[in-house]
Amino acid sequence: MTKARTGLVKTDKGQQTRAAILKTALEVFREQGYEGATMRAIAERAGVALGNAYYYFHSKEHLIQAFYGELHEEHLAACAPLLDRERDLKPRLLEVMRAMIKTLEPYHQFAGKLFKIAADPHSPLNPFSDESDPARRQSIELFREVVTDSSAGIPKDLMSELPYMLWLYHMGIVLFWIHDSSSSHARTYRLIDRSVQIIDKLIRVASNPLMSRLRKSAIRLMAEL
Amino acid sequence: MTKARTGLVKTDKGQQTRAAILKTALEVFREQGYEGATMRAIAERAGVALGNAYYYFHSKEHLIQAFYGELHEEHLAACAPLLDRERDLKPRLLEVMRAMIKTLEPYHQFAGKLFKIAADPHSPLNPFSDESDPARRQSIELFREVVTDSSAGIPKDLMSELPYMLWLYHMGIVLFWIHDSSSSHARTYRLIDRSVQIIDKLIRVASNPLMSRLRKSAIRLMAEL
DNA sequence: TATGCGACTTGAACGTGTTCAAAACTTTGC
DNA sequence: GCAAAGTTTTGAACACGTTCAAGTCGCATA
Repeated sequence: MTKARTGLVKTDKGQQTRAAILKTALEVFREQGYEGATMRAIAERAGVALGNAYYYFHSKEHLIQAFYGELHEEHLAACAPLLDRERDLKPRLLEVMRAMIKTLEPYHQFAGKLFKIAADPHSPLNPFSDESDPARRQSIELFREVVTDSSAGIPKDLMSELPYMLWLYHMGIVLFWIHDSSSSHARTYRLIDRSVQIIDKLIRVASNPLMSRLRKSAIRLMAEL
Repeated sequence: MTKARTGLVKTDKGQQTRAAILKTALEVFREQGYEGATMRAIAERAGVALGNAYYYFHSKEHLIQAFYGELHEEHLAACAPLLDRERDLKPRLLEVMRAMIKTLEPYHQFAGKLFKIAADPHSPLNPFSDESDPARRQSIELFREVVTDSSAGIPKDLMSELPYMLWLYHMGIVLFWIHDSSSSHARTYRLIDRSVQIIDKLIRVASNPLMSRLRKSAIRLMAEL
């Protein structure tokens, strides 16, 4: 995960510098928000020159992409215990979604800026872009794990598209959360509870052999998008 | 619509200057894209000092908000003829959606940037923000016109929420269009054709008295979001 | 006509993200 | 051990969005 997306880390020392900059950046982001965290501030606090930060991260946005990676790791770690233990689909999905929001929590105030950047179709941070393909794959992979390792009997055709659908769903939840100003994001958690319930039911219904035709047409529509 | 959102136009001369800056900005935006169109370039081409542009538009983003206004006017003008003539809901909605994409067409290359800015929950351009409330209202108003002046017999409770739902739907289409790189945005037009068809059917079904309970619960869910 | 006031206009200055040529350091080949 | 090649680090410089103190203009009132 800590791979050199910038492709410019050949030395052990370089690796360390890169890590130091990233670590400092996360701190400053958390403390000052997105605009408050100037590249100069980050570089200074990390004890390197301004230009050096740009040697390891092409832009401020790329710094954020690395930040995403860290978040994903954290999210994985938070989910892992339950995913190892629980086999029922609904609680698995519920846990993944809740853990995600909890992981994101400290960054809510500037998650909006993140989203803003990610929303730009030309930005490397756009979740649909080629450049963030690895991050997206990893994320989808998590949802694949959620469904494949569950005890639910899900038909093959659905199984192949379901992780992507759930990934889209989780993007929607994040979008909601970003705009959710209720205390402790109670509304987001409520939305998660309800929507997971609905999704669980939908999957059961769609898995019914009688539903194969409807399921197929829905999957075809999905595939086109 | 050409109201002074910045609140600083009291003279006829001021009005003219403001209009000149806006007009020039649109040109430069179309020619150079969002980042290419620097405030300096706009000001220079408009024959005013840099600071003067900021006298009339608090920021580059506010300039874009005014730009939205212009687009909306254009869109309205494009729809009007058919809306005056046609009373059937499906072609009305279809025309509104197609005309929107056609109006947006010249700006596709930098519509992404627009969207990026608009996506920031803290930006005044965010379609959900207070500041863009008037623009949003106007837009929703258009959809209200689409349904109220149609010949479809739509129940009251649905009628009150439907314009907002359609507005959300149209936001989704725009989002798709921004990412649509197919030639002439054929995929977007196809999506519009299909989704309008589905929506039309859904409205018919939901308007059936037998469906009032399901309809009510769906409307309640909408209202909560 | 002179004077004052408010609307408009100016451009220098600030802080930002980003670039880049050059310096400093490290490794490699001999 | 030393030069060359590669890697990392530096900080000055650039263009941009934005701010602001100071200036100009038009016009109503004395």
